Amino acid sequence: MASTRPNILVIEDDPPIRRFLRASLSSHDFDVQEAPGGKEALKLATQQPPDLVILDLGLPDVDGLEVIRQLRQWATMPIIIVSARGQEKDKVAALDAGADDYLTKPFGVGELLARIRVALRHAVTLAAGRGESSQFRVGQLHVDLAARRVLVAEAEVHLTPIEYKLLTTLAHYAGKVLTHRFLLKEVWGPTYSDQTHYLRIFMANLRRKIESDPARPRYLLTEQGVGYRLAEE
Amino acid sequence: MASTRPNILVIEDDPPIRRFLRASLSSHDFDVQEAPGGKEALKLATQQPPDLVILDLGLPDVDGLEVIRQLRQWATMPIIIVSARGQEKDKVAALDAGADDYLTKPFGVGELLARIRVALRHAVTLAAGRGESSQFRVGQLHVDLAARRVLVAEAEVHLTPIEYKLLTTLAHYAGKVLTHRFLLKEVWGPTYSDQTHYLRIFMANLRRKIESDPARPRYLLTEQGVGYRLAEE
DNA sequence: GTCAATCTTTACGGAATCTTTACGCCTCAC
DNA sequence: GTGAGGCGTAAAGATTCCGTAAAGATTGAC
Repeated sequence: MASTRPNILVIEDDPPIRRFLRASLSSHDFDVQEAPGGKEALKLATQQPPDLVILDLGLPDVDGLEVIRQLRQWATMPIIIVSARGQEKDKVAALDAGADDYLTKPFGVGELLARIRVALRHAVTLAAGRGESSQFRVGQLHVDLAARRVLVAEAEVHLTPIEYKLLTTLAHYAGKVLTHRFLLKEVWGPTYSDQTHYLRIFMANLRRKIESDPARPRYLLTEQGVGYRLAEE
Repeated sequence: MASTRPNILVIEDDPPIRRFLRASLSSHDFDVQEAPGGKEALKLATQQPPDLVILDLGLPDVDGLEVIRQLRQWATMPIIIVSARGQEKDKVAALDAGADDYLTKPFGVGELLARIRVALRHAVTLAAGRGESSQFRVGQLHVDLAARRVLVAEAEVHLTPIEYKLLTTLAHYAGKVLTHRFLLKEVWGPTYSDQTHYLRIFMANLRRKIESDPARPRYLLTEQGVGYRLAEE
């Protein structure tokens, strides 16, 4: 699909293994970015989002699971874990945090490449629709998913966790109407599906913080009897 | 997204393992279908396509790789391989044939479940990406079913829930005449089958919003004594 | 243990929508 | 011609849905 070579970000602190991965990937038609630690990796990923991430869980600076969660705040590209720890609970934790695959060292290059092909196969099909980015903009409203910040007219606005989740869920489907039920499931969890008054209250809170005239909203729009919608350009 | 429990097809010839998988999956909110061989499996899969397939490569009747290829001829649901053979070339062959994951026996149930969750996660995202070309057009009228929006001459028109349901029902059968009874059942529910005056009122409302000359409708056409019809190109 | 921030619960006025009622027009059979 | 049935339109009444405020409960930080 992509006319250029797929770009892979390798997050690995051990220099020999990093070199080895770079060599293996480069010779199989991939572009490679490298990061020795989680901090650099997250920065790199926002600056130039890769098509796939290979992540060693045993990083010196940040917990590997935390790197997964940070990336998943805004990105959907495949994440393949490469780890010395082969305990089942480690695998389950990583996969549930948002990783797509988990290889235990030592592993063969052939298998890694095959699993990369599988992951990219998935990614191509779904990336076709949405050109994802770590930012969302509409009018004066600016949501930075990677930094977890919300700006209105260049001024930062503080949101509570639920307010933030609600706004980002709407932003993820910007322009589309999301039903009450769906929003409640997504933000509060499946057991809250019929607590529609929660939505009314938190939408009011969000509007007070984001809209210049909360009574006549420009971004957070109501679809009576159905749900809510975030305006897009 | 799916309101019912995900359905998993287990293809495994060894009865104890099959029983074990059934028990593990059933107790974790999955519906399970079983097949002891490739032939039955392929037949079952066409009759009642599962949401995910767990496949043992060492089947007595058909080669496991062949089962993958057969399924991939028409289906895209995730396939997770479960095999006693852990050779790298086996894994690569299966993954490249179209499998999505490969576990080597013995494996933990926790890991299998986690990898199932990953695979289903992908499947949901994929489905969401595909279903975005759901639009209807005729003349100046444009209905965007995904965003739940209606445009007339590029300008958005606000519709109430019932108006919208009525319009989309007509659009779904564009060009065909729908009887009063059918529309009432579809939009209001089966108990309203003889409230034909509702239809007159809401058709008038719709025309006022959509037609440039409501008295001489171009899109929402009346079929005297029968019902209504939405014009198509 | 206290305090601050957030989430949950309760209550109510107003707006949007649906339902009901009413009336005029047209067509067609007799 | 005329009266009945089907249709379109208007407007008032009833109901549901939404926005807002504020008090109570919970959580986490120090």
